[in-house]
Amino acid sequence: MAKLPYSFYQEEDVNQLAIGLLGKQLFTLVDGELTGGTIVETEAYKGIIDKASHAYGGRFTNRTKVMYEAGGLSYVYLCYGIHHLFNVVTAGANTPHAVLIRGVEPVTGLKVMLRRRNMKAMKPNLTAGPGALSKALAIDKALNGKDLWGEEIWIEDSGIRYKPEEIAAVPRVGVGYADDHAILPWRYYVKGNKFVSRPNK
DNA sequence: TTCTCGATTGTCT
DNA sequence: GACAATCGAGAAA
Repeated sequence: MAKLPYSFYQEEDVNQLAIGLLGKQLFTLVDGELTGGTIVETEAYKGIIDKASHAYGGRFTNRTKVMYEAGGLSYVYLCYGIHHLFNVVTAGANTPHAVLIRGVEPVTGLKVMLRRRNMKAMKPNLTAGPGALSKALAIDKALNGKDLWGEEIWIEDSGIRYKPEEIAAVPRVGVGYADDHAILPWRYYVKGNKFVSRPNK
């Protein structure tokens, strides 16, 4: 298996890349323990025009600056003081697009993930949901801004290719009714996969 | 410096 | 189904 190259992340169409990441393998090597899984759910955050994005309106701060880097970096941040959320920075420099990884299917290091999650048996919610998968893979702020072809966290091409009819594209909710982007489906997941955080919505 | 609230999840009713 | 947990970024002063 090969790590995805720098060029993979330079895609300017963040929605295309969100789809392209489905079926790829996300790995982390933390404390000498290797864990990883297949990405089955993503959500695109379209930089300055996405009201939900931290970079909305061109906001540039200490936290969001990593999104303005050229694609291929990780963007990790803490939500609700408890959950770490993992994003893939995409597109060229000065375009703060990112893809939130919302769900993975466990493949490697299952026992380690169970321990980190304080669970005894495999259940879909082990890695379903952005906060849950981050904990299972030991992703926290220490991994913010890392290259995604490095030695601590990386994404490989597993060779899995989903057909268009196997991927569900769901419009976001709660965006302004007058906004053209409200009708665009920015959340993608593999149909029928148990490790998708929210089957509907 | 202070105050508010979020790209969520787990637990209790 | 409802709600509490928990902390740092961002905005206001």
